[in-house]
Amino acid sequence: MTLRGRKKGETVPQGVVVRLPVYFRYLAELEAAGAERISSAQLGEALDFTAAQIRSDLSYFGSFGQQGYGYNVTDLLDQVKQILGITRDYSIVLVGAGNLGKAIGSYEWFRDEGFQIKAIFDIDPHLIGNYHVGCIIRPLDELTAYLAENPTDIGIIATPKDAGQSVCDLLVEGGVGSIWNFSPTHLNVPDEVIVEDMHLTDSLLRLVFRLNEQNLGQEQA
Amino acid sequence: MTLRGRKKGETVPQGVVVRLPVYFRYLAELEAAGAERISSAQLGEALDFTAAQIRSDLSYFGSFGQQGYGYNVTDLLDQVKQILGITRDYSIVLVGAGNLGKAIGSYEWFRDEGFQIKAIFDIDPHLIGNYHVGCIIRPLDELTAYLAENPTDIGIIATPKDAGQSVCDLLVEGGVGSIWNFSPTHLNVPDEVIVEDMHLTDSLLRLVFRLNEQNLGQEQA
DNA sequence: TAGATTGTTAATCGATTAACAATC
DNA sequence: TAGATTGTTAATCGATTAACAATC
Repeated sequence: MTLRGRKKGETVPQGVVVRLPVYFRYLAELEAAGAERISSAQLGEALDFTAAQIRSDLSYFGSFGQQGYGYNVTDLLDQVKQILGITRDYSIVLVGAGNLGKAIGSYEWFRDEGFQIKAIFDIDPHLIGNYHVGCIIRPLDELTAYLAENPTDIGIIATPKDAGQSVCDLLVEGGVGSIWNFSPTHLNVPDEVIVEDMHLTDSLLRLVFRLNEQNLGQEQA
Repeated sequence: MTLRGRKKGETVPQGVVVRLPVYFRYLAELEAAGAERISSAQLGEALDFTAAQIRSDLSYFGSFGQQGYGYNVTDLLDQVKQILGITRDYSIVLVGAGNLGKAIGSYEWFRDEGFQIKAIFDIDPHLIGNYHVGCIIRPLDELTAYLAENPTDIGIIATPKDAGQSVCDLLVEGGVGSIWNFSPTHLNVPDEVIVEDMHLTDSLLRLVFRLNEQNLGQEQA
């Protein structure tokens, strides 16, 4: 990946990382709908961002637009795919084959975009041996041996809270460099390991906080 | 809720809203483990925040600590519950009873904390009429009539992308003030409606971006 | 060409951090 | 009391926005 616009070593702000997938999603929708061009103003209107922010975000990675025209939808989509890194496949292990784990594993979009769940692990004897999305569910005991044989990009933790950290440790020791964490606990990992949290409980609590904040405002008015 | 520390009308920064549920989660763990007191430095150490940030965040809502001592775990947990608003029950409808919808509905924690799924809707004739977590799955046609009879705090959208906006419109027209959105699309709503997005795809893409960003750094080194 | 829109700079805004007086 | 730690202020840092020259 060439980083035309970005100086070497300059880190990308967190906000940009959050917005890039949003751009990707909407550009994919636009392309599917047959749209040819889009301006930063139109993008901003559709996604509730300012046009300046979108141009500023994109300029971290290069110059993808044309004055007086805007952006070509297909070109920009390709660029964003490049930037995000969804140009190759990723190998994944899923730990935890309960309701949530199974739902994650069944998500078609992942498979379509090259995210391949290669193995599933659980501790529940009732689940072990069953098949899910083409994978046999294996005992957690075998995780370490599996990782030694099969280099893995991403580990998904879909276990209850109590098991989160110990499963995380097994994954990290096994050389997995990034963790997608659905277990509702804070994971401690070495600096070089990436953790992306997907805390359903936190999200619902943010919603409730804002709901009350709003009602409070209305009471005072 | 009294807002001792916060001036009227002052809005709470987004970062604080993100961190409050993290504090809640960890304090609940501490209390379950029998811990009596905790300092901002210890909290920061455990959760990878600075002590100053934690004290600053809490001071938006009041003074809950004691110089030379820190915070009493139970007291602070109660205060955070108050702040978040999880002191009453919330009524919920769930739209979409596929894998993800069912997994969300089955999450025990929600029920324990007073989040009550009162009704489930779907369009799939194979699902309609089935029971899930004690609710019969109803046809989406009946959503509007249901909402007219049953005031609802939160609507969960666990449909595919294409149905997201139309289901959202039905919920908003039915008077639902907040939407927990799992469908991978940006929802347009009136200003007063709260949307909390839970985009699995976005989260995975953030992870992949950071994975590549890191690898890039290593190549250059 | 005239109109439109980019990429970028400078100005603004807001959030985080460091430091410390207050005090348990 | 002496030691510890809060709550808050001022300083720093970083992100967003507004504006505009460049140019398609």
